[in-house]
Amino acid sequence: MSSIKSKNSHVDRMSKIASLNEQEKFFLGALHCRKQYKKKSVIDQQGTISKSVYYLNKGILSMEYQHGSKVFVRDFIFRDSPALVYPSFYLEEPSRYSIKAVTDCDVWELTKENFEIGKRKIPNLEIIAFKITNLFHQNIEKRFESMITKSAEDRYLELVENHPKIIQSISLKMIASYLGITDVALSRIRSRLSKRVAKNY
Amino acid sequence: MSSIKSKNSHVDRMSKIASLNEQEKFFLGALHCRKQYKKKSVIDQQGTISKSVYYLNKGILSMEYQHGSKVFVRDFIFRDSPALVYPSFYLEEPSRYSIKAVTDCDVWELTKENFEIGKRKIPNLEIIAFKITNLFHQNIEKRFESMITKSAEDRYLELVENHPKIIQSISLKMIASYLGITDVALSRIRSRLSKRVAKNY
DNA sequence: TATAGTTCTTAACTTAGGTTAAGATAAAAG
DNA sequence: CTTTTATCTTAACCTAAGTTAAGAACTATA
Repeated sequence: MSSIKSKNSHVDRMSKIASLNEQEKFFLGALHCRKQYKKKSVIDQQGTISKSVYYLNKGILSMEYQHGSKVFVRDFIFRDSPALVYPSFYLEEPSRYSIKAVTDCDVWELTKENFEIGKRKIPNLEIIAFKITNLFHQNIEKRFESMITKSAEDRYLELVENHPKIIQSISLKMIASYLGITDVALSRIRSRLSKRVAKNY
Repeated sequence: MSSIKSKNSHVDRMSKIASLNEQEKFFLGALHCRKQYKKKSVIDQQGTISKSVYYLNKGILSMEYQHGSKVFVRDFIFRDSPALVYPSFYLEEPSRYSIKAVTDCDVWELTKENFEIGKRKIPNLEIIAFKITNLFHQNIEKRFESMITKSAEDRYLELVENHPKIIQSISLKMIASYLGITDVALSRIRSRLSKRVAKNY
């Protein structure tokens, strides 16, 4: 029984947003299917219509957009978080960004068709979707705010504080892209910081 | 009759998003009330719960956030556009930003109570709200994208191209803040651009 | 195992933009 | 009408970050 629970942690998480009864939980769990993605694989392609939402069980995902020949990291998604190409998934219009696996990933996938089936059977599912949507909006709002109010160094420190393990699993180049600077600039920031720490000893 | 139509252009605009019948249009129009705001007045205060949405009939609004002692312009809202403090209005949580009148403004206000009444009588109102919400998200997504992919000069040119009249009605300082740079830097960009134009003659 | 491709660091140079300050208009307030 | 305040420009100086390049360390693959 406990193994089923741990297997369906995404359902429990959703139920915390807007409570579901046991039947609904079971039904929602059955609508999801588990998928594995190898590092660097593209899960959702920019410019296409997003057909699924994901719940990240293990690993790290990235949201990226291509602009000419350059690729920019719009955000990282860490474990136990939903990955949604918004608003492409809802409006069925081409998405502004891709979703890629930064590390090997393990996700729960909910297709658009299953989402529609779920909505008919589980009234609270719409509320859950709406709240997740709002979280996404708050996320980019915060990101935009820190972009114009903080220096690259402060943004880096903020990121490392929130996700200390990031340095082990994400390349410097991708972190730099996330911060809106070049890899050279981030390397400089890192050495500047370590020198500053060394001074205090 | 035509005067009524022009008076209710906001209702017609909404009906274009998800069509409403004449009865619904009339009802929706009656739920709005017209308001005038003097230049520099604060319509919605950062940190409070947003109680209304607005439709801007005339003038220019700004979305701003205060960060310590500094104020940052998050966006401008031009005529014939909705102004929504999202997600504060829906979730009834403190808002991340204020809405202010950059010039004298003329708006249609729809209070939260009237919005709830409207939802019960006009099924499509929820769809309209959802689509407007999505437009808001796309807007910040674009803004974020141009922030990390373009230079301040390109962002300035982009803004002026989309809103040529902006220079007459919005102060250099506010435009600079919108672009994420100082007023001195924008003044420099302007003189650089005018010298470049002069060279071509 | 050797070779080629990444990843990261460091240095040198350049440029955009921040900071401060001073002067010129223009607008608001007395 | 005068004084004060806000707006804008320009200059001087400084720093953060872009660009290019070269070398080290690690990975992947033939």
